[in-house]
Amino acid sequence: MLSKKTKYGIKALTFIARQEKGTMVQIATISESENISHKFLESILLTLRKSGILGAKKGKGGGYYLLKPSHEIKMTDVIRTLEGPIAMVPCVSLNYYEKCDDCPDEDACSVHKLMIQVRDNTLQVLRNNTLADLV
Amino acid sequence: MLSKKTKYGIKALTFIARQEKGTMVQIATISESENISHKFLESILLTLRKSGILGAKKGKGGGYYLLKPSHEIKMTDVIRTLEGPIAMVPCVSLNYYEKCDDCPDEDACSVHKLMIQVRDNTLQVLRNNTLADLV
DNA sequence: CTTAAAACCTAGTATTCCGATAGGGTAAAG
DNA sequence: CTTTACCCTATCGGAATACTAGGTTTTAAG
Repeated sequence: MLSKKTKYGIKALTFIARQEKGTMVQIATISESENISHKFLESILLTLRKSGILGAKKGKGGGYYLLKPSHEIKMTDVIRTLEGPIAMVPCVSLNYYEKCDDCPDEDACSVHKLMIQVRDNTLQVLRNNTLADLV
Repeated sequence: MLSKKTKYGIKALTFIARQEKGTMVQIATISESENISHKFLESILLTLRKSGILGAKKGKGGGYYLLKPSHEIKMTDVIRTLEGPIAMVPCVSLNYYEKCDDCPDEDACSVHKLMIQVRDNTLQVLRNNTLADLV
């Protein structure tokens, strides 16, 4: 299951991407338009800023904006930032690899074999989709 | 993330599939061989039996066995039984569809658009893999 | 017929995670 | 120097996960 955090994050990003380039978008604007709790959204956008996807400007007239053109923002990065690993099992994760403690031989493991395929297919989809593709 | 329930379930099924056709396999055998808690595994195999993937025989010399040849057991069925919906969002689920209450227009939703693709790719992988492919 | 072995079933529990909320702190326009 | 809007930490209830406990029923074997 996709967490609401990720879901809201993607919605917020596409909302920002739909504006004219360089426009400042405020939390309140997104929150109202997309039906997302203001405070919750705040923490999500903060995460996206820290990961280098969004920039922010404080003070009156401030807000959030994309740091890169939307066609350069890959969904893999967005998902990894908000949701964490894309793989469904740590032992097939590229960025968050962890050995299973119950499994002596990874190459002989049926779950491993299956989940590698799922991961590869999912990765392909997410890599081929940028923010621009979703707008 | 794949739950341990599903992970253990797949491991147990492949263990059974590796035996000669029609062999009774006991919980304890699988539990020891695959490092899975006996009691937890018990509840998992029960679920698989109730869903019609496994058969069981009680009493001495009893155990679990596959109801169909392993190449007819699709991973979609196994995952749906143990993990639930394959889709990452209810609004793109084929078997467990549910409308998002925050989203007025599904066709305009970026999350929807993306997750449809992920679902289709995952489904393809899981449909093309049977138990026999994992053994 | 008895007993042991095995699945079956119900219930409970400890822990973890999620979604959200609270409440202020800090910086920059105007 | 006040308002606006982002920044940060902490907390909390509810749901889901991953087991655990203990008893019941069925079957085969002695």
